[in-house]
Amino acid sequence: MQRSKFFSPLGEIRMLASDAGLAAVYFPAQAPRLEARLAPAGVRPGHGNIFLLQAEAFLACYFDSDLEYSPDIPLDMRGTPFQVDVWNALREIGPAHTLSYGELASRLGRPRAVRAVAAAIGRNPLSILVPCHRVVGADGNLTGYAGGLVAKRFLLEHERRSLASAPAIAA
Amino acid sequence: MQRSKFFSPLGEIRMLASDAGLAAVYFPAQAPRLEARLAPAGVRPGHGNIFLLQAEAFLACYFDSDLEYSPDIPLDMRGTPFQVDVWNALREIGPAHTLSYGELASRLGRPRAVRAVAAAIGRNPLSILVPCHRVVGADGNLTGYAGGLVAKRFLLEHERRSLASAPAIAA
DNA sequence: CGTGGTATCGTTAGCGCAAACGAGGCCCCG
DNA sequence: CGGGGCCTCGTTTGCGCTAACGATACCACG
Repeated sequence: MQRSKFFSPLGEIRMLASDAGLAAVYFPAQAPRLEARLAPAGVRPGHGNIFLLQAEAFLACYFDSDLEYSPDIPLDMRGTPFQVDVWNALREIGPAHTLSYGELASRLGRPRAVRAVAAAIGRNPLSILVPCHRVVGADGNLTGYAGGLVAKRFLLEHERRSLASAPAIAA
Repeated sequence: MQRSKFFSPLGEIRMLASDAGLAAVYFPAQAPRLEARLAPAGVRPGHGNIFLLQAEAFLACYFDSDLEYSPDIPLDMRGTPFQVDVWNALREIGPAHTLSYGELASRLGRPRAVRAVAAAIGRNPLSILVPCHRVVGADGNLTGYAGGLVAKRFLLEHERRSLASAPAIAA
């Protein structure tokens, strides 16, 4: 597992990549748990790792308000089958759109597995890339985020602002 | 856990000590298993650790044929209650004396737990200090040793030679 | 003597099972 | 509306059990 860092308006963001693809994008606070889970054998700095470079490029664009740039970075998603399903479903949510945990559960065909879905989201190793920040409570309240609620709010506002200031690019 | 090394006629010997006492004295070949068991949190070099210094002094004397010098180094024996019993029983065996696995089992009041005793001896973390090399097969054959049978034979011969060349010191 | 089979026992690894735990949501009651 | 109670379900954790494993020893064979 190779590591690199990226400096964003939200502070430091770390990344891990294996030989198979990008495995994690996370905030320093998540490091202990996440690294223990994904890289029990330890991490080493990865200078020219192609996946890390791609992720850095993506983050740079994202925070520079270019939300359309989404290169197909190979992901090395490490989780249970259920978790991988949930994470993939998250990727279907477009920028600035939000969904409730219950709606997401329904999309997955398990309308009552709401808390199970929430638990899986809580373990999303690929912050921002897998946009778990776009899932909110049924009443619209922001409920939880591994990087802190402040970060969650910032990301959603940032996406709204970005779309509003350059909505016609796609047209 | 702090570590240091000692160079003996048998090659490198490593040592580990905690704040409580000396925890391990072992050959490089045992390092992977032993360190994983005793120091899962990792080891760091220990410069002035008193227990390591005492152990170095002991080994220096031992290999210099002064078998009588046995300072009361505090030991941090990490094992199951049964293992600790076995290891303490080993310390009762004098230099150059030998005992069979069965005899040792009997001394412990469990005459039929022969293989259990052998297994416990096989996990002795304190080579030489806890003289597991003085336990041999019932027929006198050397059967096994974590540092290799060559080392076991050397240690017994060394003790015999040392006692023979200076037997009257105690008198 | 060598060989093979067997008894013996603490430890360990593996497995199955049950209970507890959430980044929720809904209903009901003040 | 605000709070308490309850439902739901994949995952995690802990526990108990069982089978396998030796740095053996002994006996019965050939």
